[in-house]
Amino acid sequence: MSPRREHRLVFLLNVAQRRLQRWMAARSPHTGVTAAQSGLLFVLGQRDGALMGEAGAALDLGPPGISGLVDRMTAANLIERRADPDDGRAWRLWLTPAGRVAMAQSKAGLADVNARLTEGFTDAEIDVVARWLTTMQSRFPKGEDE
Amino acid sequence: MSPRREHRLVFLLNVAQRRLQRWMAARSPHTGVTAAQSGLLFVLGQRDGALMGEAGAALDLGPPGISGLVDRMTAANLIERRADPDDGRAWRLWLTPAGRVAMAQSKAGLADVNARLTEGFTDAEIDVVARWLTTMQSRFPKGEDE
DNA sequence: TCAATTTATTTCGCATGCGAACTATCTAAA
DNA sequence: TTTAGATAGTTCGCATGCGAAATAAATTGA
Repeated sequence: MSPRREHRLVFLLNVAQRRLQRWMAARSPHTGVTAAQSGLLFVLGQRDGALMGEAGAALDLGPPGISGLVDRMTAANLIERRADPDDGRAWRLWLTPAGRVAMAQSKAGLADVNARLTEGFTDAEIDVVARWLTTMQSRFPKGEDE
Repeated sequence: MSPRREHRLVFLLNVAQRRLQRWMAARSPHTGVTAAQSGLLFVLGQRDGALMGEAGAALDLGPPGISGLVDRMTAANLIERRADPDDGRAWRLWLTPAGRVAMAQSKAGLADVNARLTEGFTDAEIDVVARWLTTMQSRFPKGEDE
């Protein structure tokens, strides 16, 4: 009857995310590429020329989120905004040469992160974690659905 | 040889955390109490009069983090800063009457959140998740330890 | 064709929280 | 006692990302 002792899941989730983000940022001080930024680099690595909205959807970011991220990465000369030739409202995002380099570096760094994220856990356990995290996405939806 | 398909754990963790945070904030628009703020309310509910540093440690926040949170919650009349009588550098945090009310409301809301965080998962699975999240704290430490 | 609506993106104000640098106070050592 | 740390908080500039509102271009319908 007592609530499962997982009251702390909210807190644990928050802390784990912040620790990981901070750690990743601290690991590329030379490049200045953060976790969020490397996310966009990856997306463009697979889909260069994506619309901002597409990139935002891939990263689960709303319009303001992707807009700001693109601003900062454009200022850092990692990506470029180019007008879509067919739609005057839309912009497509392209990696710059420097962005390509940063993308490759981030990719390499990710191997280390992945190792730390899985070390000491079996594949089955990691599957549980991944399933839980994925489930939380639908359980705490964007809209204000009940 | 292919990397475990958990490349996405970084991303999943990020998204899950943002979704949860957004959802919690959207659920108390009347009170305006956010997830971070309810965290401090809980801490003071158990340890009213805590030092800022103690509260920060309980929430895994550094000095700037707790300082800003306290600023906003003081402005919202949820808590009070009072000088420590024994240490001129230190401040102790106290719930206001409004803070006490908000704390009780947050506590009630947490039951719902907890249900959503665990529904569909066995106790054993939730234990794995909690252990994983906890492990990530030591695996991505605050200092720049390797 | 032309108004109404939808869609893509931006802008604004905000909350969160970090790292670095600063201030003020306390403590310990010479 | 005086001074050299250590400790508690604050402040600054920044990155992240949200909700609400605005802008501008495309689409749809009468």
